[in-house]
Amino acid sequence: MQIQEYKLKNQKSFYLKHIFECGQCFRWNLQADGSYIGVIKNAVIHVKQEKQEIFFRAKCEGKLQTIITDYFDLERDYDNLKNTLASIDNFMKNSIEFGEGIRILHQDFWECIISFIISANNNIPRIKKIIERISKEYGNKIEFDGNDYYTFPTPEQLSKASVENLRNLGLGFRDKRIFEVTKKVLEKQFDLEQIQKLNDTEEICNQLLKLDGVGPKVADCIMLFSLQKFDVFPIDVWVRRVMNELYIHNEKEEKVSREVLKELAQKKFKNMAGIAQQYLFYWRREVS
DNA sequence: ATGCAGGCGCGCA
DNA sequence: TGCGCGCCTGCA
Repeated sequence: MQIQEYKLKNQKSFYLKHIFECGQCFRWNLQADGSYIGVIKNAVIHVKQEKQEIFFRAKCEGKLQTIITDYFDLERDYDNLKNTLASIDNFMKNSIEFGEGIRILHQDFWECIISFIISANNNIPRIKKIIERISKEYGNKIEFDGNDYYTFPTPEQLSKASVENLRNLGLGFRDKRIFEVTKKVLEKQFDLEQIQKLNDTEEICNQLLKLDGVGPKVADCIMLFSLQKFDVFPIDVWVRRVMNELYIHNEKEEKVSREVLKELAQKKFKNMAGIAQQYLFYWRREVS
């Protein structure tokens, strides 16, 4: 592991606050100077942005540029994508203007599975704390610029945790779910490598739904944030709210079934429903 | 301080 | 098969 630096110039559709605070990730922490530090896989990364220049400094294995390009999905043409979405209607256009620097990160499949199981009936500060404690307890320590950071534990590492250990880390009723899923992954009843390679979103979804603690919302988040499946449409309370207000004209939030909402999203946003959801979600959460 | 937070699983019609 | 309720915990 060595220290590396990398710099992006004239990078459009990239704004750290939008990327890290739109609810897709839990391991990036804001620093006093506006920069962020995060742990991704085996790397600790410091990132600082000055307008369209982005400075990365990291302790990592392999080439930092490769890691950054993959993780921040830099090869995707967001300008094109945003133009297409913005032309659908003015709600989309406004949401995109509001969150113009959002990018969907390409995160680790396993870490996403565990993180979004933890997210059920939970809030972001608490989710972040739990993941931090899990990493500190079961992951590897990395020293970087005089501080200690911890990688997210592998299935092998996390399998050392008993249900009781997990409960003591503050997981609450999710302790058994994490325990069971870890066991399933370790025993290859759920084969991470194999399932990641599947192309069909529906097929992957059906596999994910077999995991304890994974329902439709969590499955969609996992596929969107770690497998780049942009055709999914995760529906949580905020998305339901914004869809009710904008597209259903149902201010009282009467229960519209998930199926109806998904169909509507599919019809409007096609294979970009996932990213459309992210702009709408971010806008609705920030303006209220 | 009671309700709620980015759901899920179970039990009951 | 579809719906309502309870659930760990921390925070306002």
